Amino acid sequence: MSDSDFLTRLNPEQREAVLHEKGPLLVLAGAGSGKTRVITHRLARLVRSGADPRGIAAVTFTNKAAGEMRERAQALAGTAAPGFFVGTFHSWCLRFLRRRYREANLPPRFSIADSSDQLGLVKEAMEELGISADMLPPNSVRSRISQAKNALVSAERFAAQQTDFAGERIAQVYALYEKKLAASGALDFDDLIGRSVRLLSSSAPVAAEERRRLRHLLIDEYQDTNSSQDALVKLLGAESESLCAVGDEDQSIYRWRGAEIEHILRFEEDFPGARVIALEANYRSTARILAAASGLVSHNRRRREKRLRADRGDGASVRLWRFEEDRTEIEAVAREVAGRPPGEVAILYRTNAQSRPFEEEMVRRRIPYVVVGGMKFYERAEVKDVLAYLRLAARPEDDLAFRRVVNVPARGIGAATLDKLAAVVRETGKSWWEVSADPQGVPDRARTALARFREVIQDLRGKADTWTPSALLEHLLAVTGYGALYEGSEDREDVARRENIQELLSSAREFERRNAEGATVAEYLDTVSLATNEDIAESGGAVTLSTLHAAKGLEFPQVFVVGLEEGFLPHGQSAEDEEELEEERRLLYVGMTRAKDSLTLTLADRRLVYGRVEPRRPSRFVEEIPAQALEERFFGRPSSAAFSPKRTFFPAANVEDESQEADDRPLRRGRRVRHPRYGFGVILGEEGSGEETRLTVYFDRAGKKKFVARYADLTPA
DNA sequence: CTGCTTCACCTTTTT
DNA sequence: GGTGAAGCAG
Repeated sequence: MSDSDFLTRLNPEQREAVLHEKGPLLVLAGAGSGKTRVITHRLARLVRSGADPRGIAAVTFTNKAAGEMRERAQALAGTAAPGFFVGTFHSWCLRFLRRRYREANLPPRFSIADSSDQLGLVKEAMEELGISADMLPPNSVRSRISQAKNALVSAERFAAQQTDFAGERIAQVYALYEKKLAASGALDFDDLIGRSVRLLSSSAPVAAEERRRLRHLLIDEYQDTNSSQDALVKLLGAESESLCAVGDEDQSIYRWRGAEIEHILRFEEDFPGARVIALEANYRSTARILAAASGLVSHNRRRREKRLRADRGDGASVRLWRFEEDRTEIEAVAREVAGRPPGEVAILYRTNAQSRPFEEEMVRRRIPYVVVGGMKFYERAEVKDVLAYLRLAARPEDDLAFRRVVNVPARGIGAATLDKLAAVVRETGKSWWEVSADPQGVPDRARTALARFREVIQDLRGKADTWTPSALLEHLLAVTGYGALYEGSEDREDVARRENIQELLSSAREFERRNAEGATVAEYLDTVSLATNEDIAESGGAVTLSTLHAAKGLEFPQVFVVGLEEGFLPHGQSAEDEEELEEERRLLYVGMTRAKDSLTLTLADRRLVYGRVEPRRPSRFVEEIPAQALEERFFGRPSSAAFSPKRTFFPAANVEDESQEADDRPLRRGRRVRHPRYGFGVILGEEGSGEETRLTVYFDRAGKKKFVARYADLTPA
């Protein structure tokens, strides 16, 4: 592709952003405005115009986004091995800290603690401090610690800031947590950024050298940067030849993780003389979809005023479907989906738990689907266990890994033994590995078991630097006995575990194929430590089920946003605080703007929540969507006072079963009935026939009940 | 020490 | 409804 071809595929604003030469640049990229196109073209253009690729870094938030960006930029740059960095904040920092572990005062092969490791350490620390989990939920302590780290607040400073009892206790946990993490030679996710910032700001020579290396910096999703990431960008980008930040505050959805919308709103103050380019042409959605989404998000106060232009036709109205109960919602959505190419459809929801009924319905109808995010491969116990062995192979002093698998599979090293070791570890400050070499006061049986375990690990250690990851994995499955743990079992869970272990093996082989040179065990461990869900699931020919968060950056011809009710959207935890409410609104905005041709919003008046039927109210956001862009339908019989008479009325029977023939029995599906005790209700389903017939009835007040028709005192209403 | 059962708990979003 | 901790029998 020639340079002129390359640029003609861009609109004037995009072109300007791609060609911008020196100094800070902020690209305000509205939804669907070709953001990725700008970043990839900019990368390619830098390479084509002769910049040293090793001095270019593009930073994104997810591995998936990074992979996509790398591929597209490579193709555009026309080089097989481009040499520039494309990756997440965390992966950039990990490389940096590996390179600089001495200056950063870190152990040479430090490992990475994920959030469940974090939680484990928090629980342990709380127990040692005698803080009960009833008083302070460990998970909220973990998140407080994480927040502090994201804001670059150390344990000491955090302690100094606390005024109340709970705060002081959290500060104690924070301090002990840090101690334990350090003892285990591990960094948590937040540390990867925090320690990088600390090193860059405390060591002038290191900072100078890094700045000399990094000439061009691109940051994607700038609206989602937290304080430590923002600090990192400032440290690295302040003097670089070009610093290009791309983002859209309307799509900021990670406040709970420390993201601050201020960073993008304040960019021009932080980087004086910054050029600002707004991309306002939306190439993705039809005009009505865009109008609905824009109208909604305009209710937010903390944002720049902007006007997105639809580049496509008007399209169909946004459909708002309201149902009497969740069952009908799920069936109606599934039926609509059944008529489409599955790969073109996405069903989006607020919380992971909402996916299940849709999954079941997809299975029932044999519609292929993928769940994005859902259960995370690398967080499954068996995967973590196997990787813990691999970590021990790389560094036996890895306390977290040691404790995870020292007795998995069971080898007779029980709680009593581990308590004794733990005490010695605490007193001496040595690692578990060291302490286990000469365990004091431990019965002979456990002693021999420990010795045997150590032999196994030592064997692995001897191979870790020379063997390939997959070979070592296979070997360790054999010698640790872990491979045999789930062998020969027909149990569904065990079969799944075996498959996951196989999957891990093939992912290791895949890693080796992709990195012919650097496919060491250590490199592999780094990669999997930062890998999360997405890298596994590939859609294509399947309906996508996803949380609103995980859908960011994706697009689909047809989108359903389901469960648009108070409690879900805004989420119950986020309905109070004004800022959180704005974030919930943005979340819906992000979901709506994923749709290209068709967007359907659904809600139900009654829903099964935690196993109980609960009355639901429509989300307040529904009212904020401009009515002209909406086409409302009500499926079923109105049950609440909130029912608006204007709305189109569709009897429930319509959604229940499309293929039912004319049928005038008084007690059939969809009919209103009356029960002396439960009052009025509607028949949801029939099972069996004749005298055996059983009816499921949903009562307005009493919820779902089942009856044998012959005995139940049901009368048509 | 192990493996099973039961019970109480909590339920937002993720690198 | 699912998970993790606690309790109990072998």
